[in-house]
Amino acid sequence: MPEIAEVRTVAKTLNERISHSKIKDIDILYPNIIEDDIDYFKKCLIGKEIKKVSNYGKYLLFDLGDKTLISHLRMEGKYFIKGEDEEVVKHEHIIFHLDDGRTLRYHDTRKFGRMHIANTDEVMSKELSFLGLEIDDPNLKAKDVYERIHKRRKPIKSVLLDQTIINGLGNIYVDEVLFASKIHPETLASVLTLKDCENIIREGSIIIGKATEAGGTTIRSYTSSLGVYGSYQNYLKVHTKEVCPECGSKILKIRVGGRGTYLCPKCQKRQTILK
DNA sequence: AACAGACCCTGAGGGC
DNA sequence: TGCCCTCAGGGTCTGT
Repeated sequence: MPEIAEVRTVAKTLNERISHSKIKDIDILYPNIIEDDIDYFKKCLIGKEIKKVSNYGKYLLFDLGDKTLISHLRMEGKYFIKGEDEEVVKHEHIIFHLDDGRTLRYHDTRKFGRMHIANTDEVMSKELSFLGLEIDDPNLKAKDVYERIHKRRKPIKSVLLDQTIINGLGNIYVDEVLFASKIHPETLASVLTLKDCENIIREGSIIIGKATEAGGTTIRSYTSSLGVYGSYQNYLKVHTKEVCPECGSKILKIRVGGRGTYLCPKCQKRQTILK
């Protein structure tokens, strides 16, 4: 599943390849992906120049001037750039025809992804204002995170997946961050100390930094987009692993809040008592 | 308010 | 070979 490192990679690649192209026409083959009225959606995009492609957390932002296309890839959404005359393949649901003979194609095997139009000046102030800060944002303070989570009687794993606390972490990187921070994923968020929050932010920033540099992670549930293959799967320490790289213990796979979760039972002790 | 569970989807993989 | 069943999971919505 694309998480922040993957979405940053997609945004960067799209920005390099399609910014300054103009949208000539749009084919919508599976309308449920689009949350707006289809005619309104088309009206907002056709004839507009894609000025810039960026991201905020897991959300891709296509800047079209007064309007912005906000696209969430969810589980398996991908973008591809192809020639106008290339055959439409299975799972390509939205085709953006560009004015230079290319097409931008939204591909989504499971049709979980969503996109909609927003006013550009309201993207951060309104549309996405419910999101927490990104983990490597210098304005993200351990104290603020601590204050937001210390009353939550839910496993820290579930709380870190809550995008309103920290924005951009998904199942893979939460497992990695908790392993690096030596925190058991089932530890109740309310038990964690300020120091734990500092560790989560520090380790998380390092992991997301390295993962972004590697172009993200390519595993079964998230393969290449735009022909770009990330390589962070080679650096994963617990997620999908069998043996702990630190102590050699067998990695446990459990379910936390309905999510498949990997941990080292020796390196990540469950904390139950307030420190 | 906070949490639990259903829902949206399809392909992969296991059992028979 | 092929059918049926289960599982994967981010975010949103509804119910408790």
